[in-house]
Amino acid sequence: MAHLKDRLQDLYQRLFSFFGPQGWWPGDTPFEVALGAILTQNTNWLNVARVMEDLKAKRLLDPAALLNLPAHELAKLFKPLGYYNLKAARVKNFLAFFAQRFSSSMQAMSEEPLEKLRPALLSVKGVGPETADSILLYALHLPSFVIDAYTFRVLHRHNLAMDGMSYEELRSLFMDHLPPDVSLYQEFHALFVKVGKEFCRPQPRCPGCPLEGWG
DNA sequence: CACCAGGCAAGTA
DNA sequence: TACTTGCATGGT
Repeated sequence: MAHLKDRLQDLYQRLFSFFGPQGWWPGDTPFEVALGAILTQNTNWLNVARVMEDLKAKRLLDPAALLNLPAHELAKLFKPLGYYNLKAARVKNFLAFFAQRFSSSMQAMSEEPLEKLRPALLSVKGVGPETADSILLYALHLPSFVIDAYTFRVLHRHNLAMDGMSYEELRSLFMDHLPPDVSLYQEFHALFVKVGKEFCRPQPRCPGCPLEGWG
């Protein structure tokens, strides 16, 4: 059995060879990417994209504009996402934090060191580990590996993770064995989502999967 | 009709 | 500490 470092590299190579570069998480600005990270919690990305378009058309895709909007108005705009009351509150929490600590500047936020910024994000009610890491990695381009439901499923199905491992343990599994390379982290996570969506489905059986019989 | 979707926090024992 | 439950609409 090869060392974990080699297995992770092999896994990445396989996925990258099969699917190619993902160039993932579109969003015209870092702020949009951060907002999308909250809106997509347990929600299909297509619905998020639609809501983002709606916000853009209404000239509301802006920290101040969203913060000034009453919570119930925000909830109405978020209706297609599900959990709309919850998400309106969570977005407000993030926006208040963002304004207070960083004057609503993503640039200012990205200048904070990762070891301080991650706990700060996690202290915002409604921002958990996956959302925090998504903001850090995709909006701020800081090397924080994202673990999501797809990653979790692929890791377990291919015996790279033992049952009961926590989010933090899985994140460390990658960060302790890979160089802190933002592009690598982004592509790797995007490839987990890709293979998870297309082959490694919740209901087993993954015909044609590039990882068939791997691990 | 059943199940799934880039989670998180509060409550329970 | 480790489960369980509420949140909720839209796609397949």
